[in-house]
Amino acid sequence: MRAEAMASCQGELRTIPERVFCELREAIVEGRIPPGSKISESELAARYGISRGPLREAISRLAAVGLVERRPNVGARVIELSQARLLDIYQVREALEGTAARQAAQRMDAGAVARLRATLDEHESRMREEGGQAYFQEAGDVDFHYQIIQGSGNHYLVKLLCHDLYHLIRMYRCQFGMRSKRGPAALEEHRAIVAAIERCDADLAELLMRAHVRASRDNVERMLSEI
Amino acid sequence: MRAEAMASCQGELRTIPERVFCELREAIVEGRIPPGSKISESELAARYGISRGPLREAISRLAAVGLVERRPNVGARVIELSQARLLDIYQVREALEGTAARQAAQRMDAGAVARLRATLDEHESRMREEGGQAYFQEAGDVDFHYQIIQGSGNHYLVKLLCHDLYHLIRMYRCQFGMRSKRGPAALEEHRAIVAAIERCDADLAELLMRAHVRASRDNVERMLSEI
DNA sequence: ATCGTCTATATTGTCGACAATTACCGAGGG
DNA sequence: CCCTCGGTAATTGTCGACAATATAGACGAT
Repeated sequence: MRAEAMASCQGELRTIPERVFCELREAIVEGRIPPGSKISESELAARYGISRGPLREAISRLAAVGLVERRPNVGARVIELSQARLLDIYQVREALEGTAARQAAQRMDAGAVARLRATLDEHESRMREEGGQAYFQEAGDVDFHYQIIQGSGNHYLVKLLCHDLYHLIRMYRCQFGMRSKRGPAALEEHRAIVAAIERCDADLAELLMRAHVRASRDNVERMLSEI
Repeated sequence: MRAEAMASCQGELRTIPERVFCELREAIVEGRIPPGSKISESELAARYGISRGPLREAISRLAAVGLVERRPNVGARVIELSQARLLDIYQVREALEGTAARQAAQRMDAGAVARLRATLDEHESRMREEGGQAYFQEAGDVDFHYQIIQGSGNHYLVKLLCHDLYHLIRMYRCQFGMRSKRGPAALEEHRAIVAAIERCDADLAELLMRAHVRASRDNVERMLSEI
């Protein structure tokens, strides 16, 4: 539910570019349009049964988010995935989510913290019941981070993390076939972060969140080296 | 020269949307198109002597950078400026530039550090000669930060800081009529940051850069409260 | 008098066609 | 055999016109 809010297009899919943007983004993230492949305007316009105008706007938005790269008079290509780029992205994520946690510790009210706890409780019980299937673990994790980012009250952080970075990281996770595999450890870290937020300890919240993201990054790095 | 690279469009102005995007961005940043005002497609298309197609793409890019807000079937409006938003932006900048400094400390080679020093030397001598006129002080500051961001070698950081955040902050500075007024102090902080980078002390470099940005933020906050 | 509705207008969204630029490919020369 | 130079085809960039939607104003009902 919350996870979907993070994944979805920001609100309504009223206009054609918006809808096509979401569909193309999903296709790129999941690898149905593979990295490096060319985005042909006429071909896609025909496939979606629309004109090239709205399609170009959708491509523009994909370029703005960083999922495709555009060159004038040449066209757009899906970005290439590289280990270095992924680590760059995780580094940015570490900094931004750390800041989000810091702000959340200062601005979240009691109700928001309670909802956060409830999310973790549900996450834990589900993990115990079903052994933490990857897809729910994933959704639970997204929920947790999403609530904290929202709790920061910083609109710009929300835009960067939920609208841009999130899909980039998801693209890597999808295409490199990465599963978290560190559910229990992650849950412990989540609990510690919530505790820090509840005590309004901004410094600690930032520290813990950065460590948490870094651990995820290290996990990713390890998986990459195994390929 | 470097400052211009940061301010300019990323490279070439070959296509119409690119050129119009840059001109509109400049107009919005400088306040010639005031905050909250409506962006009329037909009017601007006529003014620039182009069709509505390219203009729409320029507006899309403005929306992607966050300088205008778009609502379907209604149109685009220049963002409203608020103190809270500016502080949000500065908070993001603190986190990102801190990370840039950390990475620069690990990845900058001797030549890059030497160029950084040279920039500071020139900055200092100019400041002594001319009492540090605001516009050069500004350019020198931008140069310094730009080199460190580039030195981080993190493409995503460069995109966020140089292409998006930079113009947003410049918009506030332009329209609230803010001058730095803390040239000597800033220069001292710059020197300390370079020293940390030269010693490859990543932790210290991040700490100092964050403190530096935070000082700038506090300065801005003080100026805002005086209005 | 005020609220709701309905119409008229203006603005945005969409489309198909034309112009400009690029990439590909084959021929010719070194 | 490789490199260079055109020419052609395909793709992107641009335009003007049409359709759909939202806003503003007037009119009528309560």
